[in-house]
Amino acid sequence: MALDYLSLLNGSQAAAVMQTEGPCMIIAGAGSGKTRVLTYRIANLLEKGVDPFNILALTFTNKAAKEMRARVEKVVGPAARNLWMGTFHSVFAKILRSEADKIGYPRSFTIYDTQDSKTLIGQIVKELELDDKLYKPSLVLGRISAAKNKLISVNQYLHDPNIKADDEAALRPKIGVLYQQYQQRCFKAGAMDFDDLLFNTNVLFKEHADILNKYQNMFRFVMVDEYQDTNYSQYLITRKLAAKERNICVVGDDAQSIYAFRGADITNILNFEKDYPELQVFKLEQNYRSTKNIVWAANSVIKNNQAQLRKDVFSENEDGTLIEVIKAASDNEEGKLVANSIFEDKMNGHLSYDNFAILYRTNAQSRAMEEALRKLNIKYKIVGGLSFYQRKEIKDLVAYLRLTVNQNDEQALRRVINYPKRGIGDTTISKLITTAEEANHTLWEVVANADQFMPARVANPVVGFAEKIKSYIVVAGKEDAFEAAKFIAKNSGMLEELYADKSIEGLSRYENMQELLNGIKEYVDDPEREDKSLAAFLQDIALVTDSDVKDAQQDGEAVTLMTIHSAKGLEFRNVYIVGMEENLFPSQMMITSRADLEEERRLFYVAITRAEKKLTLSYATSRYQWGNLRSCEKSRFLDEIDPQYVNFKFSAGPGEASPFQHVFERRSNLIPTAPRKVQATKYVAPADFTPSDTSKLQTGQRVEHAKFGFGVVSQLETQQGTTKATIQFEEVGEKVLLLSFAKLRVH
DNA sequence: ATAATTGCGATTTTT
DNA sequence: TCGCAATTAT
Repeated sequence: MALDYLSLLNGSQAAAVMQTEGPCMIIAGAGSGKTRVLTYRIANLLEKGVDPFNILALTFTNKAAKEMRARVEKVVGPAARNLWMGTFHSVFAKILRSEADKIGYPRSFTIYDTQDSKTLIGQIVKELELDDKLYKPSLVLGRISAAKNKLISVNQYLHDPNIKADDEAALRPKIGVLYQQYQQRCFKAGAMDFDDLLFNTNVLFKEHADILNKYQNMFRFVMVDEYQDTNYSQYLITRKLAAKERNICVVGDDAQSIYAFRGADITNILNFEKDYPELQVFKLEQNYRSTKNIVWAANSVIKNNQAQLRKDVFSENEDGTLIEVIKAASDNEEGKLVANSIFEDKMNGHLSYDNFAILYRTNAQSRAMEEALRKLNIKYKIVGGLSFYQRKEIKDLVAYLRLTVNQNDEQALRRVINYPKRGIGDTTISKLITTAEEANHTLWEVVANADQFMPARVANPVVGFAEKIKSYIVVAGKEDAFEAAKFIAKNSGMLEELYADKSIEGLSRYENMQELLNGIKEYVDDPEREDKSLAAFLQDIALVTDSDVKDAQQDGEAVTLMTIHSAKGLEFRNVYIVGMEENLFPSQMMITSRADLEEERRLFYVAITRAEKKLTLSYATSRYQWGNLRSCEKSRFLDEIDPQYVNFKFSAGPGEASPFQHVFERRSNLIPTAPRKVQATKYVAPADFTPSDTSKLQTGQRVEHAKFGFGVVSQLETQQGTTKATIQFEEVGEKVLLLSFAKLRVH
């Protein structure tokens, strides 16, 4: 049964769907049915008899990929499952997993997340004895990442006079060396970071024409969503893949390009035509999401940008209500006013809380909002923040799993070699590393044979650890990911250790671990899943982000709180954009250059266009930042909205709020926190303090300690030659001290 | 070797 | 203000 596209789509949408051959660019305004077009375009291809294995659809987030696959499946049925659809990172990680050996990596390579990368850089900086104030891991990683996104290899980096001049001007001449060391260490560890996945795909295609050819034949139709967010590395991959058949279709909106800081290059979309002169361009300009007022307001804002493709987004929906602007005296009042407004709108409109979203520029702003929502008993959920996979306990188990798959994974090894505690300290670990460096062995070789490099006394626990890992390798070779992980969690002692911790946090850590195991179970129980190995599972979760996880656990109806960046692609009936203040939005760091300011404005554009029916903007004239109060000015962006679409509202009460209002509020709203521990007046030891001989110490004796002051010995206990003394100090209470260390003066 | 304490720096955004 | 790293105490 042929689909009747003309009845399902508007003119330009249908035209874009019908154009299946040759290069094609779809400029899709916000809310213009972009996903709909992509979905039907794929359906159309399949209907024409194209094999789903020949279609590659790249998205920016896992969520977008999942959503699109589901929608295609609704239209064409189970054939959708065979489409190549995913993020750049996940698709090419998968390809690299079968081709890695061609470029010298093991097929079982692991993926370093940002934290692993930063830790490694920190370690290298230390080893090279560079100034860690100057070479901050995040800064160095940023430089390296930018280089990789532009496909600048270590050698090119080291020899490029411009880069050299830049780094020297920034007083950081060693960045190139750090890049070199970092790559070397990653390579030795059999690890790739996020950028390597794309960089190495380029290397693979460049050095192996046969492999490129294989994938060119495979991916006869290439589609790229959110094309405005691609970087050079991604651009080149798609260009190469499409070079043969030239069936490439990119979809994007230059007005929504908000990832330049991560290497996204807006010129990819602006100059797309240069690569494909025969390009067909389609513009989707009708917005189906928002009211006229919202669309007009958004247009009036984006008009202020210079660099853009011409398009006129319009809406045929109702005019809708005007955009409200709330002025508050403080960040807390802002939260209160927003929460009140949500409560009122919910009641008046008989809406549910998931119709509402609060968007902000920085995560730190969520705090005031959360407090206000809690006070009104409004349920909320936060997207972003620390992801499930970034929690300590999860990273610990994952590190064991990673090490089981790839013993050279240095970061994983360092993480768990002494967790749970097995008596391997920093000195031993340093020694293992230097031994590996000097003898030109991998760290794992040294660990597995530690008894050959150091005295048995220190080597024993290390060898014991290696034996444990070896047994895990055997289990992982026989069992699926779930059975292996369960065995490892138990055998490593992690499960036991977490179970023993009965504190509230400990309980949640234990639950998280169970949750991870459940997740793995689900993974292997998926009947579609072909590869149920631990390695496959690890590959998958390395590329999962918080928003993907959070979304899966639908916690009923709740207001959504998130940054504007994570709101991209989403829509809500009522949207609040908070913190509309100069130096916050636009961010202080972005107002120096025109390009940056334009990106910030696009971010505002994205935020506005998330709203369907009602948009509310708010700002505060003062705000707590790093614990102290700052006064704020309203954002320039507020003045860029054509005033005919705006309705200004001010804070409750007549006239200006008292400048001290927030102070009183703070007071009166103080949640009864646990009383602060009374800080004892600091005891200062007399200058002539000399410890006495404590070998004949008795219970009941009065002693003096250099730091804790005076106290009375209440208990003495000797075990294996060491004596522990329990002392009741006057100022600081009970302390248990080891006599061999404690400096005590007997009185 | 490990626990506890202090001090410092951070707040742009994330695959 | 908060969380993490380095330092210090045991």
